Amino acid sequence: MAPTIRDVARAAGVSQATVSRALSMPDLVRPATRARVEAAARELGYRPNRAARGLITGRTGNLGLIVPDLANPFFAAVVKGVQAAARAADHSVFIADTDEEASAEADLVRALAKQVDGLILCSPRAPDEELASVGADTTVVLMNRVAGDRPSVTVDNADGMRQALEHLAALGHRRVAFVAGPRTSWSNAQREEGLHRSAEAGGVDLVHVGHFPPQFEGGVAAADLVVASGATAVIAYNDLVALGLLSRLGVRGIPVPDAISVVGCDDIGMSAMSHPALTTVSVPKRAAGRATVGLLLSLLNAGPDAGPMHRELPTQLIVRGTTGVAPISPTKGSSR
Amino acid sequence: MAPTIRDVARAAGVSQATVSRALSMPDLVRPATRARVEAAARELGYRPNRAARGLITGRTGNLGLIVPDLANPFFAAVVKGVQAAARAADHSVFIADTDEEASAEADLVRALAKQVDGLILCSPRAPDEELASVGADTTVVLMNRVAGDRPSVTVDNADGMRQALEHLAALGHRRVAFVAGPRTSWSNAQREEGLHRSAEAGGVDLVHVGHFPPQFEGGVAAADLVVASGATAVIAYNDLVALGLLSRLGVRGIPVPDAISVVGCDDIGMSAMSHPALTTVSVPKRAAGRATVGLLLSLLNAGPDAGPMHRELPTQLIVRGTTGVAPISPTKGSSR
DNA sequence: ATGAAAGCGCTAACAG
DNA sequence: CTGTTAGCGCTTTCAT
Repeated sequence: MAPTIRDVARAAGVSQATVSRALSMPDLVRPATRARVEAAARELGYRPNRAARGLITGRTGNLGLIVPDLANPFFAAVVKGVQAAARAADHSVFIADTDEEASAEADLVRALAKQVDGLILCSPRAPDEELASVGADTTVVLMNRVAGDRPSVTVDNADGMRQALEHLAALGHRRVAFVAGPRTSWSNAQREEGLHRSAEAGGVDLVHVGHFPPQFEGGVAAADLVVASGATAVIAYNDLVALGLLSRLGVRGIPVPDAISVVGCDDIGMSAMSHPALTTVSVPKRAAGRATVGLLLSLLNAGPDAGPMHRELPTQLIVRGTTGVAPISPTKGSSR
Repeated sequence: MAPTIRDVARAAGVSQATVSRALSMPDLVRPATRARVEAAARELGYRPNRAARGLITGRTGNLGLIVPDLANPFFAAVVKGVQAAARAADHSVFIADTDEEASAEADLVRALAKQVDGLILCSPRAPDEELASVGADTTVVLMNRVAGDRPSVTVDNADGMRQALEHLAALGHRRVAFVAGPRTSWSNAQREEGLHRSAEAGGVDLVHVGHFPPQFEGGVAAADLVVASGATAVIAYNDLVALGLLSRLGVRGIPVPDAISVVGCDDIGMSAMSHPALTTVSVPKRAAGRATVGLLLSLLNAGPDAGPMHRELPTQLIVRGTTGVAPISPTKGSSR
C-alpha cells in the first residue's frame, strides 16, 4: 500500500494538516518542522494522491486534448507541444482521438470533462451550434478553430495562402487549383477564403477542386482533376494531400515543377523529404500547442479576464523544390 | 456546479446508496426504483465523479501510456490501437512522450502511477535494471520489450527479419547490410539477432552499419556507408530509416531496386507511398496496442494468474517495389 | 505555527 | 431491496 499523508504525519510526529501545509504552502510552517516533514515524506516515498486532492480543491492537475487523428503528423506535432507545456506546468494530459468523426467529439468531452481542469479541442469538426453547447462543466479552449467567443488559438491561414499565391503569381502562374480538405474543417474554410481574396487581388484564376480527405489518398485522387483543370499550379489543403498529388503526378509522368507547381500546407516533417522537396506553408504546430496550454492555464488560474482570449500565430511560406516558373503553354485539358 | 449523487438522490426520493447501486449494479434495485433514479439522473445530467469513486474503489478507470516519440508514425499507430481498446472498455488514457530520453521514463511513471490503474510502457529505452525498479505501486505492462518477467506484448521481430532475408536471398543477394537503430532499443537487438541467425543459416554475408537515430535523417546518413559496404541489399531498422536511405540513394543516382534493394520495417502508412513503394516487414501496430490493453485489463480484473503474461504477435513481409534481383556485378566499394 | 474536525463525491459494509 | 453509517486521502476552516 502506498503511503498516505497520515503515514507521513505519524512518521514526522505532526498532524496531517501540517504535512499538507509543509508540502504545498511551505512558508506556513516553521523551517524545522518543514524539514522533519520533508524528510519523512522522502523516507516513505510519499506521493500525494492527486485525485483526493482534486476532490477538495476542485483542481485535478489534468488537461484533456481531443484531436481528429493522431496518425496525422500534424496533430502528432501539436500533441507534442501540448505535452511539453503541460508537463512543464506539472500537469498530465488525457489524449483522445476522434478518428475524424465529429459526433465522437461531444462524447469524449463529456467523458473527460469531470477528470480535467480544462480541455483543448484541436481542430474540432463539429458544427458551431454543437460546439457551443459542449463542455458546460469544464473550461474548454479551441485550437485551429474559432466558434462564438470561445477562447482559441489559431494560425493565420489566410496569410499563409496569400504568401503561397503571391509566390506562384510571381513565378508567372495565372491559373491555380486548390484541393480542398474536409468540408467540416474550419482551417479549410479559412484557407479557401484567404485564397479567394488573394486570387482576386492578384488577378489569378482560382480553380476549386472538390473536397478530399486530408490524407495522401486524397491527393492521389485529386491529381487527375487538377491536371484536367488546366491549372499550372496547385495548392493543397495540407502536406499529406500535396504528397499524394506528387505521387500521382509522378506516376503519370508529369514533371514537377516543370509542368506543374505544387504547394502544401503545415510543413510536416515528411514534406522536406519528398523528391523534390515540397514547397509548403509552415504552421507552428508545437508552438500552437504550447500557446493553447498557456491560454488554458491562464484561464484556469486568473479567470476569464486574464488577457486576450484569442491568439493567432503567424504562418510562413517555405519555398522548396516543387514550385517553379509557369510553363509557357499551360497543360490545358491534357498533359502533353 | 455539476450535480452530485446527492442531488440525484433527492430528486429521486431515495438514498445516495440506492442511486449508486441503481447506476452501477442495476440488478440490485427494484426496476421501478431504478427507473426513477435513471430518470432523475438523466434529468439533471448527472455524471459520476470518477475521481471520487476511485478514491474508494481503488480503480480510477484510467490507463497510462508512455511512448518514446509521438511524432514517429509507428507509435502514433500504437497509440490509436491503445486508445480504441481503452475507450471500448470505458477507460481514459493518459499519454506521455519521453522524446526518446530513457531517463524521462521513470519520472513519467512516477507522475502517472497514482492516477491510473495500469501503465503501458511502449518500447521503453531504459535498461533492464532500471525498468525492474519502476512502477512498484501500479500494474505495468511492457510493449515491444521484454524485461524480467514483466508482462509484455511483443511482435516476432526475428521472424520478420528471417522473412526479409530469405526474400533477399531468393533474389540472389549474398551480401546484405543492416542499418541499426537505437542502441537502447530492444526491438533493434531482436532484429539484429534474428538477422544474424538467418544470415548464418542462409549463407548470406551480413554487414552491420552503425547505430542511427530511428528517423529519416538516420537513413540519409547511413546510405553512403551502405553503398560503400558493397552490399547489394539493405535492411533498415525501420521504415523511416529506409525512406531516408531511399532519398539519399536517389540523390546519388543509385537506382532502387536495380543497383540495390531496400527493405524497411514496421509498415507505417507512408511506406506504401514512396516511389517505388517500400518493401517492408509489417508489424501489427494497432493490434499490438489493443492486445496490450487487453493484457493489462485482464491483469487488473483477474489478477496475475489470469492467463499468459506474454503475447507475441506475428510479423509479415510485404513485398513492394524496392526489392529486386541482385545486380550481376555487385557495387563493391563504388557505385559505378 | 500547529492541531482537531469537517467534508469533497462516492461506495461498501451492515442493518433492517 | 433499501437506508444508515463509515471512510477513501486530502485540504481547509476554526481554534488554540
